Amino acid sequence: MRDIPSYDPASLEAKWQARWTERHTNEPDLDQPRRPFYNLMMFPYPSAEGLHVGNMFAFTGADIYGRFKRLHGCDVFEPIGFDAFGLHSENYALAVGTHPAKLIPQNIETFRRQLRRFGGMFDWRHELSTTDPRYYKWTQWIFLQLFKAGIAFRKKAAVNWCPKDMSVVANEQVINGYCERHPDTKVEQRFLEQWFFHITRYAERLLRTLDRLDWSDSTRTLQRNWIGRSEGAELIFETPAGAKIPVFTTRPDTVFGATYLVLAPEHPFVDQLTAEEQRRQVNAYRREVQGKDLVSRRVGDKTKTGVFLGSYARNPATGEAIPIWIADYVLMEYGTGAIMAVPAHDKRDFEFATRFNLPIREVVRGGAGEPLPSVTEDGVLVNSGEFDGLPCREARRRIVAWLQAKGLATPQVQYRLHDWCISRQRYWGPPIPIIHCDRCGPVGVPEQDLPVLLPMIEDFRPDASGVSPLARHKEWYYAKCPQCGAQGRRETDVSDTFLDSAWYYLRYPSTEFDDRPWDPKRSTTWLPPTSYIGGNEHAVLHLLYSRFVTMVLQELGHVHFEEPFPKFRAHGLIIKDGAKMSKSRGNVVIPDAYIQKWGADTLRMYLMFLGPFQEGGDFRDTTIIGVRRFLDKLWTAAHEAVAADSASRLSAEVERKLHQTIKRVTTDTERLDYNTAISAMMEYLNTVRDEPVVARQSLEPLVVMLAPYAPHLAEELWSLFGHERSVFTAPWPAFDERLAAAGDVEVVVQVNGKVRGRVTVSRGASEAEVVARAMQDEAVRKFVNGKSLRKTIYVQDRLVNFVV
RNA sequence: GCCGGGGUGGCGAAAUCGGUAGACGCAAGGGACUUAAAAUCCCUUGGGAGGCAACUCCCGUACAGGUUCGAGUCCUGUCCUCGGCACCA
Repeated sequence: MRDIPSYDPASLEAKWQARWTERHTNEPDLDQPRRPFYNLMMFPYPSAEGLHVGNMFAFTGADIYGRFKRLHGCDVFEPIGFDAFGLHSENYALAVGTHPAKLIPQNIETFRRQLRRFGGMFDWRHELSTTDPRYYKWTQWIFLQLFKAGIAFRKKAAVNWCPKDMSVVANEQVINGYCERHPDTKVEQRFLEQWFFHITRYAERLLRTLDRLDWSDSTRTLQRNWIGRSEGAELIFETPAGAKIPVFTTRPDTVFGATYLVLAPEHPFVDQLTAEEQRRQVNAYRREVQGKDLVSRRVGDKTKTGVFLGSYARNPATGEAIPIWIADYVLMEYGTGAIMAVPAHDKRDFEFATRFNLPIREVVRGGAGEPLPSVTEDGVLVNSGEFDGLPCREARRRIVAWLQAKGLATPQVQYRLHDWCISRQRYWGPPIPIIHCDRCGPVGVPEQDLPVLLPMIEDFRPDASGVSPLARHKEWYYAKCPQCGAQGRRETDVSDTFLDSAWYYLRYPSTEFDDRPWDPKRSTTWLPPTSYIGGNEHAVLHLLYSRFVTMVLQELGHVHFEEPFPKFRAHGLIIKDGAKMSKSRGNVVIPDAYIQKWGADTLRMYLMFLGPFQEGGDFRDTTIIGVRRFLDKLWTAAHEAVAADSASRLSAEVERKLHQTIKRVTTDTERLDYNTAISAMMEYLNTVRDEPVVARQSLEPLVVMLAPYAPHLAEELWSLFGHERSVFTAPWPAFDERLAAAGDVEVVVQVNGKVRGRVTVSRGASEAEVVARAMQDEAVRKFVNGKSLRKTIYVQDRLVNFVV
């Protein structure tokens, strides 16, 4: 055997990456594509630590899919960009004492280098960064469209304030009362004027169209729960003075058991409902609650507190006067900010009633004497007048109808979803393009004046005032009112990063245009993205915000589709030593050293082989060697085949295995089952290598199938086989179902369901033939012998089972 | 508490429709090559029992039941685990 050069990924990968750039291999014709395929993956936040293997896992999985589609003849557009605004970047910049405007470009440069090096099929002509004025000009433009449409609005609201970030954070960024970004910092309650997007107006639509999307069920369920639709009724409780207190309940069937009312302490009715002799206590309690943060109020397992207002309201069902209380377990932001308490059938009301000695009346009886508070749904009503004996569901309908006739009830739907607070009192974000005028109020910056540039200020540190650092930049701060020309003040809040990322996918195909956010023709050709792959950690926020923004843009006539991501797949998470990778844990794995040691192709395949792509797994570098061995063996086999130059035909066995392998790799790759696709290719190579001579024809299709996974090696071997053009111009190998199924099969012979023998027959053999052959088997006869055959079960090409 | 996902060898995992459990890979053990090591190649490897042997038998997919000729897969209950939501009325 002649000398075979050794497989040297470092030089080979650099060579092919350079060629792809020179030859514009990864740059589809955006204007005249034959079969456009927009392969989108979630763009990274360019952290200072660089790309870690978790990112690379996600990008590789998405890249494989794009390359796979490319081999199927699609014009694949696979762009990449950077989500570089936001608290994360800014806090890091503060920590190291460098301006983010200096830091971010460095980080991006590192990411670019890493992204090229792992072999992503990116179209670098269309790279974008959210911090680029050419980009955020249009983020601001989108804000203005929403402002004009009345979907962006200002309101004073109790907001979550993180003392560490010194900024408002969204409800979504509060984890169990603590700041998402500072797990040891409690979030406080503050009342501030904020910009909100009216996403709740779209709750029903966001929920409804969810069913039509090609998304995994788990992702859809997360969104559905987040939107949190509850069906119920609004009931009216009247006071003797004539005040009508609306409450929302999902269990109107239990209204006969409502023995008191509870309002949120901030409820606007509290003042008028408070009796003189209770006023001092009530005010004291309200002050106490306000001092608390929004969060500790929401921790569910503490003892209940509350105060009696000294007044009563009439239960619309019983006509009884029931006491009105305030308590912080009732939240102003949900429902009407008031509840009817049914202590017999609600755990929280039960706790409260027990603590304050309020009456508990059972109105639903389930099975055998369940302890209170039972929340049974399948019981029947008791102590409920004419409705006694009715099952809950029916009672619910009838009671609502009965009260509705009296004007005391309305069927209603409530959502858990809150309006999206997009204001951030920070520096590192796109300024909200508004000028406040004493006469005209908040006025949008005229579109021709966009972008409102984020001024370069050295002192961008936030302070506790609740006002963005931008307010300190006086020349920037003062601006003329676009409407009346008077002296006005710029809005100093910047917008949430989730707004940047809500629309980035719209920009990619049109990055070269500065006079429009996206080009209509490009958009109709390429949008919405054909496939979107990303992390499930964004299943709720990013995907929901993006869907919302897209729906609004569609309504306003700016895009031609309603849903941004018709097909979405979530990948799993790469963990290290059983824990999520994080800087604080010190278990972040950077791919560079592994790429250097093993090659990008090996690392790509290892990441895809360590577990199911959609589940993720633990990064353990000891097993990388297995993938590298596979590539080494292929390298050697390919060189041997070329050296031997044998035109030998494939053996029947190799041919059959080849067609089986093509079939498996094709279906598995399409389903993102990359780990099993790789094992199929390994099996195939094992089969090929068992032959006395390795035929080149047996390897060519393997090289094409491998190309999405190990693109550099595939290119090299493809050219070794004498092809001049890129392997990505080759057609995906076809399989022949007949050949895949050719040959003999082993049929299992069972007696009473236990395997007792095997017979080899040609595929498709008749039942009679298989049974006859099976009956000749020694072991089988031993078990059947002397007993009467009650039944024979036959499964074509698989098994025969004798029941005796 | 509510809603999802999951529990299979020493390890990562496979197993279209209910039809040979453990493919593929790692690790481990044995052997070949080598002065030696690395690399490479070959063999063994779920547990147990029996046999000189080609082999044979029993057990085995978290646990307890059930349906079925046949269950990792379906049903009921229990335990554990991961993720999401959570005074949401």
